[in-house]
Amino acid sequence: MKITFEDLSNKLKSKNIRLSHQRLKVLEYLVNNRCHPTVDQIYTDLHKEIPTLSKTTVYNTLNTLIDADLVKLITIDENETRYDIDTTTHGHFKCESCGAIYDFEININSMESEDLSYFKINDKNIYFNGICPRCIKEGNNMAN
Amino acid sequence: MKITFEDLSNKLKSKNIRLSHQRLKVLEYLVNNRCHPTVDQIYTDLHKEIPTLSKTTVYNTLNTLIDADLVKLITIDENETRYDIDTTTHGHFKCESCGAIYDFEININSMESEDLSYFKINDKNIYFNGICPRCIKEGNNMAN
DNA sequence: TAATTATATTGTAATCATTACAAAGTAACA
DNA sequence: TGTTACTTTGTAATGATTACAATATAATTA
Repeated sequence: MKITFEDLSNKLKSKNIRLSHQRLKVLEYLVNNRCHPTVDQIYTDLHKEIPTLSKTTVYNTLNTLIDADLVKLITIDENETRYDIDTTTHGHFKCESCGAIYDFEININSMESEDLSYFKINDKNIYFNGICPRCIKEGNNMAN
Repeated sequence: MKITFEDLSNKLKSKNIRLSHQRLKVLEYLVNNRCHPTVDQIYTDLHKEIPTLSKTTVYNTLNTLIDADLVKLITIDENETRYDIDTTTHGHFKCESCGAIYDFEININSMESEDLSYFKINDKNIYFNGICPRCIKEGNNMAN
């Protein structure tokens, strides 16, 4: 049940968000690049295709998409805001050695806490850090 | 088993980190103010006591304490890095209405994921968002 | 299709958090 | 007490994000 680009443009329409060229391109980029890119990565790559693209537009577009619940913001580490087209609840693992971010499935319902009985929970975020299998294999276990 | 200021200065000693006046004050502040303060809050409050205190020192000190595993960094929302003297694994809940951050207990062992079988996990972070009981009571459910 | 209106994009400048750096100060130790 | 190494401080630099006004574009109406 992977979300497609068409699903997303229909969602935009239904939310009365104009389907501008830039917005569609940013959406398309996020669908095709599920590595949780930063603004800079998105801007640098799309700039090759759209030479007039401004970084402000990338910020504006991402904020619009976040407001519309089409994109989720990830703050797994300071100083690098990332964006995820997958808005379903799942965990993120960041490798301290190579910096890659992995998605992982986790049973959210098992994560109840009595301390939150009277809280209204809107969103759950799970971030793990450590060393990924590839870096373990290559012996890159020391890196920061 | 609440950690005390004495425990912490002993830990500093054992890690060969000098017990400067500023460092002890920042540590003391974190022990006494478990609201997960920002650099700005720490600086503003301590500046009243220590007029010569520099914000750079607060940053330096916090980074030193983090490297020594005495303090944990919290990135629950963009643009506001927070610091926690409680380094045991626990969850954080941020109220979208009043901005308060609550700690909650959660069974970390129940949070296993097959996807991470071959990963080395060093740290687990759990952040929830929503509305806290006080704001629900007062009807502040709409705020951002 | 052409004209109108509202919204989006762009580039520049402003803001804010964090870090770099060098001079001055302080703690630890001989 | 003197020496050495480390810490603090203030200023300047960096980098991410936002504000803003001019221009361009999409949607709508005639």
